[in-house]
Amino acid sequence: MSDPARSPARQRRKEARPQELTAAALSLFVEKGFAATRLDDIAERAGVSKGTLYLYFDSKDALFKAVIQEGIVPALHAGEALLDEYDDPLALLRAILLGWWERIGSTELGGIPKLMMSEARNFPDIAVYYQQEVIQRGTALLRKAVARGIERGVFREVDPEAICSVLIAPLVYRAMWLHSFGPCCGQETDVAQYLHTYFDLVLNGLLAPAPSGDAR
Amino acid sequence: MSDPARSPARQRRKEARPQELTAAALSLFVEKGFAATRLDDIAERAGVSKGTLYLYFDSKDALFKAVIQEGIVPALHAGEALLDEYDDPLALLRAILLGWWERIGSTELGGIPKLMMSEARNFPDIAVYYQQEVIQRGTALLRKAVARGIERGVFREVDPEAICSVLIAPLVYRAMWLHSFGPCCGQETDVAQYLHTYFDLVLNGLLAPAPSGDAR
DNA sequence: TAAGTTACTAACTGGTCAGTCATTAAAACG
DNA sequence: CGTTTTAATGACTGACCAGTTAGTAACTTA
Repeated sequence: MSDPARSPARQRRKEARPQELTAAALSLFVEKGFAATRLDDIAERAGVSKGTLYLYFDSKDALFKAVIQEGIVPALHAGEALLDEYDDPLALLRAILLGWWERIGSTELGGIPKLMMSEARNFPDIAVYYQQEVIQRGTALLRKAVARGIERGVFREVDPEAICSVLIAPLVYRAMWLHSFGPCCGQETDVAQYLHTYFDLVLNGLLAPAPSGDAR
Repeated sequence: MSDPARSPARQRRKEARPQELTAAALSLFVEKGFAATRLDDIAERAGVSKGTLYLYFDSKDALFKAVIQEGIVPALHAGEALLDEYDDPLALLRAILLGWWERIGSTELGGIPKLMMSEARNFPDIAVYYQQEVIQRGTALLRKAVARGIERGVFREVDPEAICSVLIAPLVYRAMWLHSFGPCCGQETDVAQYLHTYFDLVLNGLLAPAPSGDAR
């Protein structure tokens, strides 16, 4: 009677489970939202039963918290390392923004901003954590790049704090789009074209007028 | 036994109910998300019982649809009227973007983009409607303003399609912020300062180099 | 003011889902 | 190989909530 093809032998893989569960949870939370996602569905996507999920996470809330923390923390260090890698402010700024798009915006992690924004008011403590550990730190990084550019006369004098939000908004907005309207509505314009136009606008908006006599 | 102060006399106000219910629903949907909002809470906020809600809307889904449609449609016409009011492309662009902020972004309606983005994949048909009737139409309006500017040599040559997303993103992003992290986390920078920096950046990025000999 | 109409209510129901627990079977060990 | 340990299961439960309905009270009309 038993059909091993239908119900494959249960596997014991204690190490890999949390990873697999948070990955499944991330994609479903981003797709449906926290409240509308059933734990049974998360477990099924991770290839386990709901009971197993409770071996690794205390509650649905705890799983949410883990999804946010695990997804974001590793991505932050990469960005902060860029400050020392690049000297030229313009190249640094491009590296930060493009790097964000390539490492986060265009990957599964790009759903986290949408998820976090949707659920911020249902999880105020996690929202505060995210705001401090992700947004503030990311903004600080950007601000240093902008400040360096202003310092050296490469960028015009602008309010560094406000400009950071304005700079990152089109990228985050685009990432959110991919996880919301993207799958429903007709295909958006080409990403490469979008990024090109974006840089074209903000860099033209930021760059100081060429010093007189500068060939380019 | 009855205490009229605790349970005020029931009122019969057929005309006003739908309005009041969609307004209550909008603010709760934006705050908690669709799935996490209870119809009892919406009814309570509107000062009626849940049964009354079902006199005016067939289902929770129907209420959601009404919230989106009622909130957005009126706001669109105002924007489209601007095309004829302004001739100067720069003034037109400012009027559109600032007008959006004042009529939508900074009001209760500013929660709709957050709500719609959060729920797009749970309501694909409404997402398509919103995309076509709101986003497409709004983008078309912006595009005309940009095209007019390029035509007359006031703006540089840029890809009109892509630039529209880039232009609107900081405003929508900011509106979403107000309805997500805003209430949880420390106050953001001043809105006026933000808008000023935003215009400073994008207009500098858009404007064509002053024709030689032009004093300003 | 009595009868009729309808906006509104509150208690109820059935389905859904987060969280639990007794049982099963895969590994580990002697 | 027999025993112990523990990862994993799936059936169960209690709370919650969308949607229903029988009944109530506010207006209308004669």
